[in-house]
Amino acid sequence: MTKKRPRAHAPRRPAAGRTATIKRVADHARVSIATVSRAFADPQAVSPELRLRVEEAARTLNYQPSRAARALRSGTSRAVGVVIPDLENPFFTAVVRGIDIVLQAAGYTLLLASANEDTARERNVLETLRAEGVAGIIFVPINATRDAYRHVLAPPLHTVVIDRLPSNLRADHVTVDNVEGTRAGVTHLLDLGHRDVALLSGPLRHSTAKEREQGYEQALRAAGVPLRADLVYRGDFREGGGYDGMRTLLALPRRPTAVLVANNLMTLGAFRALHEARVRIPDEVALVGFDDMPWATSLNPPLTAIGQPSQEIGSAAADLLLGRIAHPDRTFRHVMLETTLVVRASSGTAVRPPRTRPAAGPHHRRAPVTS
Amino acid sequence: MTKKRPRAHAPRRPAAGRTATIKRVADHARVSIATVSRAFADPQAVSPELRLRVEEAARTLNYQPSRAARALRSGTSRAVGVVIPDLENPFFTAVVRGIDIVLQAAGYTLLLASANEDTARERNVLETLRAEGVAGIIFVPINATRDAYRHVLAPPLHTVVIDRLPSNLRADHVTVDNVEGTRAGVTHLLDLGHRDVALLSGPLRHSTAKEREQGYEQALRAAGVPLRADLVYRGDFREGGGYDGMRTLLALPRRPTAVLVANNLMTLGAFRALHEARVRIPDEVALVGFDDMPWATSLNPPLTAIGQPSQEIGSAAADLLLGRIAHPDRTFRHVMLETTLVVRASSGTAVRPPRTRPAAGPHHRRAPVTS
DNA sequence: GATTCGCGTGAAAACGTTATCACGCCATGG
DNA sequence: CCATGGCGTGATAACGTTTTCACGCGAATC
Repeated sequence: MTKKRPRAHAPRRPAAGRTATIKRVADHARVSIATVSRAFADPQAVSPELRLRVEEAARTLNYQPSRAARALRSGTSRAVGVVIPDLENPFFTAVVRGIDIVLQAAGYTLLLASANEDTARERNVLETLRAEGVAGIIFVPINATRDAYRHVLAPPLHTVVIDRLPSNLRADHVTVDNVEGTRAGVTHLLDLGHRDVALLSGPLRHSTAKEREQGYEQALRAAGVPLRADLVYRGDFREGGGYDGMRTLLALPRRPTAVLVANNLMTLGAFRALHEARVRIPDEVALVGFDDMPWATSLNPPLTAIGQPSQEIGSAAADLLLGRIAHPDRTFRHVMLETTLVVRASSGTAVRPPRTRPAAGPHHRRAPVTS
Repeated sequence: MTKKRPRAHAPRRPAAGRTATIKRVADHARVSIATVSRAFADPQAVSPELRLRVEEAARTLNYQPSRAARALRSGTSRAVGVVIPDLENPFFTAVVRGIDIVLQAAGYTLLLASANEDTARERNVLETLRAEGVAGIIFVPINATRDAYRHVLAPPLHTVVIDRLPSNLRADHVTVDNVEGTRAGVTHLLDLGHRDVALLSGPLRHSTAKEREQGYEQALRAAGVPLRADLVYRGDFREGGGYDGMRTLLALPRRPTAVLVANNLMTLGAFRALHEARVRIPDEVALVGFDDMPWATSLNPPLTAIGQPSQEIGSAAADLLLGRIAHPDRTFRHVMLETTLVVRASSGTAVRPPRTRPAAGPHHRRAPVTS
């Protein structure tokens, strides 16, 4: 069971004829491996002369530090996990693109996972990412309560939340001003003379749905238009929900003359329902959709939309995460971005410029607010 | 420079109050770490009694093997890189979804990167994935020649190519039957009585564009309709290309009465151009698009489309990759999937069932062909 | 009844890093 | 002049696995 003399083991070839290890660089530069490591991690800690030798050796040998070894030893990897509810919703993919750009530039790798709108799957995926040893996670939560995410918040892992914010969750997060966006959209319809303005909303457990309803109510109140409960339909934020909702509205004894749809997929469903019923847009029903999408101009008529700076939402989230990795103890930040009303034909001929803020130029970002 | 006595080093806490290491499991089960490792890697190599003890210990300690250590030691990780040209093209995201599902089930992690249709970026991204030590790469190449990808093919890395196949590239790959798909689409238009059928195609360096043109020509030839060179427009497979192409076609002295658009984004552009010019679809111009998209039914009129089994393309690719990881030396395989013509209003009232193969049921996949 | 074989197990090397400690050196201060 | 301190460098432990080798043991073989 015990024995004395040392053994000679057959070393396994590493991954392949792969490139240099830190040791080969060290030999080539005639320094120790510690110096090589330092030359990369903290360049000014090593004398200029040696640093140069190391850099050159690394270049000629085409040295790429092993991420696995680095992760194993330091316990942290340069990878960031991104979890979205649905890969096929273009809003989310645009957000991911924004994240990707920032992360790429910072030398991080992006691990993407889709939860497919499934709570169990989301949990599973978050666990995997954590086991994978990512440096942080950016995600769009499905659930509305913090409890579902307690395990994600465990210290070594940094978290940034996008779009929907679970109640009581303390974390950096990025949202858009849903209240103001919707208010602007509804006000636009009111300005065009509509009085029976309906709202196709989503599940109230989503903060976005709640906020968009608030914006809707604010706009009506400000215009002195009484709220009609039957004009608010709550769908599921999916295509079918928009379809069903629009059909319900069309069947009302007093049909709305304008509808604001609170989500991009539902907008598609609403369009389908209107076309099917041969209702003319915008003459019989004017339409405004939340979320500007690539296909908005190809719809017939082109869609008036409340655009979110999707890509910028992603970049902001990535910035937030990188900032927190650098300063783990700073207070949580909440970045809120503005929406932009893009007026096209589906809301009717614009008789005057929309009553939102004057075109704000390229800057949408509001000053960060510490929550 | 040299010294004799051993040193006591302060051990760094690993990633955090993280869970058990293999050592703790071993202690708890009163076996060696080797046995624990074996109990997972090759269960039948360890006696049932010990295996049970190990399994129980792992469960109570909530043991998750460190991926980093595993990757470092074995030189291969359970991660797969996926590279697509554009994150915001729903065709690609649907493919990714298919990949994701298979990979997830097999316990692999998906590293997604978008090349943003940029060759340099693509190269960069592939390098990163290789450095990351992924077990394999599934990708939709931007370039048409093998040379651009020679570095990816280096042995330890397995590659599966999707959609477009660079010439001379020897690798597993998955495509759809573009020739047959287009042929069916054009034939459908011919069956409806059209004779001036145009094609909005893409860059010929893409194998997909070439094949779709072939299908177009085959259909015309089969119907005895002479080819008109001015009816084939080659765009860039982006929205703008479809818009420009359609405008060009509309400006022809002898305008086509039907158009097949060879790509989803170009279809959106074509719709926009038609709406702008107030051309009635399908009365003045009938339309068929390659690629069925979620929004196809929301267009006005709903789009007749040549659908690709996008998600299935992804699963097939993932299957291929897993197969190759298991059997590195098997011959390369080429899986070709069928398309499905979905007739909607944009091609005009279907006076008779389309002349494609009879509805094939849920099975699209053709028997794999070794290339 | 001695040899061979196979099987299950444990000890320990190795993977490629990072981070700690110790050491030699030179400058500084008493 | 000697003690103190800082700085640059090298040697090396440690991270948590996988995998090789050796060993003990019981069964099969001659």
